[in-house]
Amino acid sequence: MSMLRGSSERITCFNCQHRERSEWGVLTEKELQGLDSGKICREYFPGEAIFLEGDPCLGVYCVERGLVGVRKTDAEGNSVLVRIANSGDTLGYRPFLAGDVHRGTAEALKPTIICAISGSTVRRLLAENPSLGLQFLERTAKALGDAEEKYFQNVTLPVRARLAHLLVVLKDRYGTVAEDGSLTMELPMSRQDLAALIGTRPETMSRAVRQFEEDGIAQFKGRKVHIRDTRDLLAEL
Amino acid sequence: MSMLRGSSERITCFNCQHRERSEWGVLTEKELQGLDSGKICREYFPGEAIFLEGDPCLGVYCVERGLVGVRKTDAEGNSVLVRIANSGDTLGYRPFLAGDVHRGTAEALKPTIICAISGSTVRRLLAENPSLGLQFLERTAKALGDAEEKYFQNVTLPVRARLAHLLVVLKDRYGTVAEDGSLTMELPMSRQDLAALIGTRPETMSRAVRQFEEDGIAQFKGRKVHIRDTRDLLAEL
DNA sequence: CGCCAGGTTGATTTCGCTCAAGCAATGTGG
DNA sequence: CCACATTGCTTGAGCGAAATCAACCTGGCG
Repeated sequence: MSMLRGSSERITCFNCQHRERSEWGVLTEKELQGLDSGKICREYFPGEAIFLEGDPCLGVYCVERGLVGVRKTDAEGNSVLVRIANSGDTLGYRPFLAGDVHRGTAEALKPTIICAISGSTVRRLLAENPSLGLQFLERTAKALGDAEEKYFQNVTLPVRARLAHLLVVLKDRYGTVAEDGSLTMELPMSRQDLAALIGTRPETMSRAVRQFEEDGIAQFKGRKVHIRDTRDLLAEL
Repeated sequence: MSMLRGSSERITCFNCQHRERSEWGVLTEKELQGLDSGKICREYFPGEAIFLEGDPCLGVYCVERGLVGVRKTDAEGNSVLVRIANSGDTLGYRPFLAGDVHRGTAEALKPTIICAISGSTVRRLLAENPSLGLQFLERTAKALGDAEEKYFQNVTLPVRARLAHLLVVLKDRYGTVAEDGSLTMELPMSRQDLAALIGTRPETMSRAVRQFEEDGIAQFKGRKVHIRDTRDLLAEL
C-alpha cells in the first residue's frame, strides 16, 4: 500500500496542506520554487529509520503525512522517546541549526511520507529570507521551553501524574470529545513507546494504566482510550 | 561593595568584554549604538531576583558580571535549577523569542551586574540585522540539544554518574588543572543548588559527595573540590 | 550569646526497576 | 491447517536507589 502511488498528483510544496502553518509559510512564490526543487520525497514504513544517532546532519525533513518518533539510546540499551513528529512538523532542524550530528534516531511509527530538504537549500533560503530564520527561532524557543518543562516534570512528578499529563497532551491532537464531556482517542503509538515518552519502563506503564482503570478514570482497550470525565485527569496533575 | 561604583567607567556595550563572543558580536557600530541606548544596567546581590516565574517577559538580560541561576518551582515547593548563566551569557531570551511569560525565576547566585534590554530594542535589532536572529537561532538550537541530553541522562543515569558529569561540565569553566594532571576548582554554588541542578535532594547529594571522597576520586572542602585524576571522573560516566 | 540556614548523617519507606513467567495476537514454515 | 516462533503486553515477586523523616552538627551573624 504505497501512499505515493495512491494519489495521482506529485507531492509539491505548492499544494502542501501544511505549508501555511509551518515555518515555510513565510516564503515567497519564488523561494518556494527553490524549496520544492531542493527536496526529495520518500515513503517510510513503520519501524523504518529516517536517520540514525551519530549520522551527519545533511538537511531537514518535513513530515508530509504519518508519524515519526525520535529516540535516544545509550550503551545499555536504555531508550527514551525524545520527540514525536506529526504531519506538518519539521524534523532534524535542531542538529542542523546547531551544526551538530543527529543526536537521536528517527523512525516511522506509522506509514509516513517524508520530504528531505538538502542543507544547502535551507541555508540559501535562510540567507534569502530573514523571516524564515525568525520562524525557526520561535519554533526552537518553544521546543526549548517544552523540553525544560518535560525535564522538570520528570524530576518532580511520579509516573502516574506524568501519564495523566501525557494523556492531556495527546488529547489535543488525537482525542475527540463527546457531548457528555467524555473523551475517546486512538493512541498513535505502542505501550512501550508511551513508556519511553515519559521516561519509564513498559512494566511500569502497564501498572499505571491498570491503576487508572481501577480508579475508574480511564478505560483502555488496545490503543483505544475512553475517559469518562476529563476533570479526573486534570485532577491528577 | 557596589561593583558599579567600583569602576569609574560607565558600562557600555562598546567596551563590553563579552560582546564578541555573544550574539551581539554581529551588530554594526550603528546597531550597537541602538543596543547601548536601549538597555538599563543594574547590580543584583546574591539571592536577589531578576525576574519571577509567571512574569511577563519584557526583554532579554545580559550578564555583565557574576552568576545567575534560573529555577522552576512547583506547588509542593519542589525546586529544580534549570540553568545557570555566567558573565557574557544572555538570559530570558527563550520566553522572549517564544512569546511566552517567564517560566522560571532568575536570581543572582553571586554579586552580579545585569544589563536589561527592552523588548522593543531587541525586536528592532532582529528586524534590522538578520544575522542576529541566526545567532540566536544557533544558540537556542544548542540549548535545546543540551536540554534533551540532560533529560536523557536524568532518566538513564544514577545520581553518582550525574554528579560526575556535572563536575566535568563545571570543570571547563571553573576548574584549573595543575601540572600533575590534578584538578582544583571552586564551585560557584551551594550544595543544594548542585542537587537541584542534577534533579535530586540535598541529602542525596551529600551522600554522593561522601561516596566520591571514600572512593578517593575527589576531596571536598566547602565549595572547594580537588580531583586527583580527571580520568577517575570520566570513568564514572 | 542564641539564632538560623546550610549541611551532614542515620533510619525508614517507597516508588519504580529488574527479573521472570504467562498470555494473546500475529506470523511462518512444514 | 497445525505446530511453532515471535512480539507486545500484562502480572507477580523481590530488590534497590533515592526520597522522606528526623536528629544533629556547623559556622556566620545580629
